[in-house]
Amino acid sequence: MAKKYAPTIKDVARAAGVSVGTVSKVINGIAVRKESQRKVQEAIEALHYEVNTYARGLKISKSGLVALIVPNTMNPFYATFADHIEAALYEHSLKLILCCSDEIPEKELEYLNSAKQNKVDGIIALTYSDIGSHITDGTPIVVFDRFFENRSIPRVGSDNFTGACMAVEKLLELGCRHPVYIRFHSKFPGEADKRRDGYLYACQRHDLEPDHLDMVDDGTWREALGEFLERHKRPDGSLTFDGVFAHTDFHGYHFMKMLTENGYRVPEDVQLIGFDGIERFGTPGDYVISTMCQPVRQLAQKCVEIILLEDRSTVPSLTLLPVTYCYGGTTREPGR
Amino acid sequence: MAKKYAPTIKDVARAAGVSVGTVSKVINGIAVRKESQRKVQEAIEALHYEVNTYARGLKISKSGLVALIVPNTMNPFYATFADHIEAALYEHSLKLILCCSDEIPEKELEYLNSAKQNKVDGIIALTYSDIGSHITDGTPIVVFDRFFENRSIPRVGSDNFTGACMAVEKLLELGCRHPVYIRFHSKFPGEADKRRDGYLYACQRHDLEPDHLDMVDDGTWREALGEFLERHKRPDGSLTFDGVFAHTDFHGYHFMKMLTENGYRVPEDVQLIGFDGIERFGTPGDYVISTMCQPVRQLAQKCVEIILLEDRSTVPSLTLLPVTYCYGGTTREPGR
DNA sequence: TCAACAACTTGAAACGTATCATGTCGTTAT
DNA sequence: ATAACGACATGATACGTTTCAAGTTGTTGA
Repeated sequence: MAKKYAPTIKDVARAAGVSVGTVSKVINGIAVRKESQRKVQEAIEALHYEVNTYARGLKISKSGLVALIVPNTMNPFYATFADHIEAALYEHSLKLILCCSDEIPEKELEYLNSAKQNKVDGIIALTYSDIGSHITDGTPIVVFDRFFENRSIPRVGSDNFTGACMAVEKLLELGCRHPVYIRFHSKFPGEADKRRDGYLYACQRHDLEPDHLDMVDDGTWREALGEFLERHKRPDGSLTFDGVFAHTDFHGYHFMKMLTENGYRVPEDVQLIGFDGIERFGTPGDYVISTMCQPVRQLAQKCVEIILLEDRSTVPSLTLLPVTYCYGGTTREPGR
Repeated sequence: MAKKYAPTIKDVARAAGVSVGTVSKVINGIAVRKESQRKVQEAIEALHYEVNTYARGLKISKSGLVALIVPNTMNPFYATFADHIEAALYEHSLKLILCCSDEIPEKELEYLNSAKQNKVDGIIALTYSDIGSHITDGTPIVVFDRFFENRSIPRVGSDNFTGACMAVEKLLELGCRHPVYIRFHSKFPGEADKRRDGYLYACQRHDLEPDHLDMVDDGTWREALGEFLERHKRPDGSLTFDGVFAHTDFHGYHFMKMLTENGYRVPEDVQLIGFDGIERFGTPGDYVISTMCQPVRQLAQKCVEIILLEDRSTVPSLTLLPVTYCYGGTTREPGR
């Protein structure tokens, strides 16, 4: 137990009888003489040498770290995204610094700065404020599911517009005549706003009267949902709508609960499609409600891919991936 | 845009007309003359100076990083734990490196090593293999919800034994006469095994015949659950048990679903209490099933606290926090 | 045999910080 | 007036790498 200090590259060089430069080459996989290679390898083994990340970082100013800024990891969508980001980084021997901003702009900025200070090799941001203007140095950054004023920052997200259209058309295909839309109005404008555009477009295309609830992200959505339900009850108790496209699985689930608590059957009386693709307990394929599923894994991979791109001039400014309809019990499926 | 290189402590010293040592002192909050303090402060502002983490890390070999090794963040329990760890670290200006091991021992070890290589200030581990023997250097480590052979490694977890007792007694209190236990037999022995001991103890204490299913963690638990149900059906279709204590909310939820699909009503025919305290969509207080709720937040704080302890000799070897019963719809609550 | 050349090795010079022995200055006590 | 002392400033040094110009081999062809 005498070895208190970790061995350095010098110790290895001495033990192997070569120079530090040669050892450095072996470590970094640069060609050296077979003989030297072997001796160095042995010395490394014998001394249990491990490179000092800080000395290396000081020289090459790369850290092998990537920062991910998300609101939290309680929300299953963010948690899943974080998991896939981690997995994708692992493939490239990169480590993930997880930053939970709680949607607080000051915290988002703080994390951005400490990421820069930690000389991260990249930043993946899912923020609620526009931190785009604070990217001054050349740190690669990619924004997920949001967009900033500074349009030179690459964005990655799902094709919300098409997804919303698909949701409406799926409802129609499954026999709905009056699909409504439960919208969640985020504090920060983002890609997800396109879901409304998609709903409206689909309505127009199929000669439907658009009918949507605008919920505000301030904790009152539950009451708004209740009022919406009351407003759509006929005198005989039946509903004026028979299909729901929900802005997220979260809101969809709660509306479903409200419907069943009020005696309406889902999917018999009302069919419901959400958005996101939240899985129960994170179990693959076990969707909480029928949903337009975001390809979270592919989205995460895309983000990492863009961060890693050598030639920054070939970085696409916008990458949209398609969503897919997934059955989750709130729609009438033939054969189920 | 000529400033390509970040300013160093030397640049600041020159600009402020003092020595580098003085600047260093100002940065680290060591007393200097008021006048110098001001000048340095101004120079830092003017140059937008930020300390270089790597140069500092090289000197003091501290990183401000803490590694968390968990199987994944898809599972809401882990995701919640990770979130609280992150929050607790944030309070101490520490950053979190998130490592998802997928329960693969090799990956766990790999992450452990890269954590050491990154000179993390601490490691919080929720692993499936005993990595205890690989902690060679002095890196502070704490193990959550597991125990290793090397008993000198501090452990933090919930009081599973008492929690299980409480679950059984709650079921009895709510009118159950025959509570059974659905056990999930983990591949790796851990604190959670104490839940069975608690169940058995409670049975003994209340003169009940213990009756539990031993599920193996190999993907066959669903069938095992089905067989268990069949085995407990009386000729008239009623069940021989009227209460279930489930090893986790996950298994409890799926058993509940199986029960209702078979025409049994929960909680009218069978009451069910799980373990963990999984919240629907991560919404505080919205439990998926009635459950013995682990104090995840406090557990996370405890882990961070232990990591940060200066005097390693005062580190408690075992810290057990109490769980609390939380209503989640699968029990008969007076007044609900 | 020797020049030319490729292939590899070498060791010193950074990278940006914290630290510490030394130096400086102003204040107090005698 | 001088010694003694405290308070702070200074700048060289070390931390462990990578890199690069310069040096050392060994191999080839004539």
